[in-house]
Amino acid sequence: FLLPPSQIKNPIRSTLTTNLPAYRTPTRIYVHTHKNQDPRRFLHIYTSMDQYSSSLVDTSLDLTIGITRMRVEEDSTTSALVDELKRVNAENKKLSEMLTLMCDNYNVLRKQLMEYVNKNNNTAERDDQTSPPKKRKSPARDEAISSAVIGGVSESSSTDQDDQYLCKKQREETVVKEKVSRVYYKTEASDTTLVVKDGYQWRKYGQKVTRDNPSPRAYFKCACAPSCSVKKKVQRSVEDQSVLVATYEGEHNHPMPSQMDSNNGLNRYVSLGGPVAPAAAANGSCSLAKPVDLTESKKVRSPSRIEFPEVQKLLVEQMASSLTKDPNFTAALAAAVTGRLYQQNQTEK
DNA sequence: CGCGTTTGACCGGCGC
DNA sequence: GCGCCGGTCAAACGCG
Ligand SMILES: [Zn+2]
Repeated sequence: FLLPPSQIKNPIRSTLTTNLPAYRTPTRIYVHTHKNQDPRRFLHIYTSMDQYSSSLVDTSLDLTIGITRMRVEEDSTTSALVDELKRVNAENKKLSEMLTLMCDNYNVLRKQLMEYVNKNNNTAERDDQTSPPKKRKSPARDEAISSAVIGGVSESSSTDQDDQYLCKKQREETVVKEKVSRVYYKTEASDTTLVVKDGYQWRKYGQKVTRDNPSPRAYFKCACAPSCSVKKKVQRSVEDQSVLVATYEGEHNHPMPSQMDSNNGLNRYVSLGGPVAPAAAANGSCSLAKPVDLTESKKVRSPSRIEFPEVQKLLVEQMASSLTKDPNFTAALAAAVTGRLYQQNQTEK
């Protein structure tokens, strides 16, 4: 009964996929049996948007309901279950749309709140060593519910050409355009490691040679992938091979990891309470690479951001739990799993 | 043995 | 339709 994931994944993916409009890749629902447990009793459902997100929702499902009964009746109820699957699929799609809309609205509100708080509480103990106030002064008009934020021009951290390029592909979908920023790091041209120490943990998922640059480009995702979908690309500059160009895409929704490799275990952040100032102010003891401001025309974003609570994850979990409490959904899922496994067993024999 | 990296396959968009 | 190209996937690899 315990099939490898490559055999389980495809049938489920073919039956239980939904297109999430905010992302290019569809939302897949991975199902596999829990280790050391009766597979008829517990299944784990993983909804993921990419290959590293499979721990986003970990909900133990009690699927004891009617497994044997469905075995008996599976021929007579196949069409009904297919219809049910379609209905659940459509419902899942609608829920995904609602969820993304809610997250977008939340992000907009959060940004406004942060600007408001920063303006009022302007003690500014945030000393990022790039303290010259290149942070664009927010006009802080509180009626800024204007859709300019949705248009993605709220915080221009990239060059003007890039902004034009980004605005070109705007569709009417209510998608908050994730910001793209470029940071330049100085390294030795000799090392080919193509990593920059920016305080966050990254997972490499690709490397390509590009057209007009002899050095390859490396693709990274944030290590805490399900909750944070920040990506970055690192490539050497064409002009100066000793400069690493890191292109960040999105913003972290979590604080920086402890970043001090020397003392491990102790002194770890318990940061669910207040805002953490993640940037190490002392230059001497800072092990992070400092971004380089190349010219006066290029703006460099300081690598410190403020984390925000993982409301998106919470929403997804709530959605998943409400979904798994639906007996229709569980019944349809159980039917799909057992039917596919039955087919698999038949074809293997 | 587990997990992160490597690396060729794969995919969609775009220009012709 | 075809080929190019940037981006992603995922099986294999390899290191601790
Ligand atoms: Zn992150």
